[in-house]
Amino acid sequence: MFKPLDPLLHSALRLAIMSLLVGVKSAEFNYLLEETKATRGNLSVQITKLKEAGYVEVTKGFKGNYPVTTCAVTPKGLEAFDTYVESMKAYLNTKR
Amino acid sequence: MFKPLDPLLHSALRLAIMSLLVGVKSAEFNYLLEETKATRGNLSVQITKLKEAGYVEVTKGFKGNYPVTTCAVTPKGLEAFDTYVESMKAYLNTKR
DNA sequence: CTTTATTGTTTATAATATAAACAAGTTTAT
DNA sequence: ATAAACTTGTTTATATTATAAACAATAAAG
Repeated sequence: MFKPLDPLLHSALRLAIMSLLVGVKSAEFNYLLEETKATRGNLSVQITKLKEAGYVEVTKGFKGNYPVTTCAVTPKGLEAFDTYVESMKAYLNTKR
Repeated sequence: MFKPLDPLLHSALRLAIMSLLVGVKSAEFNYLLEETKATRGNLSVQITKLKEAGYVEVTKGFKGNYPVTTCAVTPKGLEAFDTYVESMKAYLNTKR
């Protein structure tokens, strides 16, 4: 009935990041920052965790002279996200 | 876009408890225990938190000679649950 | 009567989220 | 040129939270 929820995705910020990434080819750090309204520190930490789990790929580059971090979801991340969504549905009890 | 998620409900076990309770008039401790597969200690702690928040009403009684704890969702709890469900939908990105 | 089972609660520990402090370089102003 | 302020993130420290382990109180069974 209630399947366990991937703890890595069961976090509002990480889930928001993934939710944004699954819809696009890639997204820059500042874009994720604006969309999620997170602090830079928190965003950095959560992106790193998603990267270490192999859920997102992180590319460091430059935009003009400033460093820019670009993120993209991996196939593994996409699968984990889809599984999370399916599991979560059972908790939301829509059949009322 | 991403509304904050009620931290009290953003917990797999508490969400499962609420999900079960919103569908019934009331439920006993052991029923929740079986459905959620939680440990007694964890279940006890989480029910207490939901009670302190005013999300569930807890009634102590007896079933035969054994004590039995019965839980029911309150109107406040129901509203919080519905709000959580609506907020969560934005994170699940179903429009892909 | 004492051992085992039932029904929970309390406490202790490990994990997590988040903000605050820091770092490395860039642009602007003087 | 050089100091001040801005950009883009990272690292560290703290507070919260989840969870399991230990405890308690009564009841049934041997």
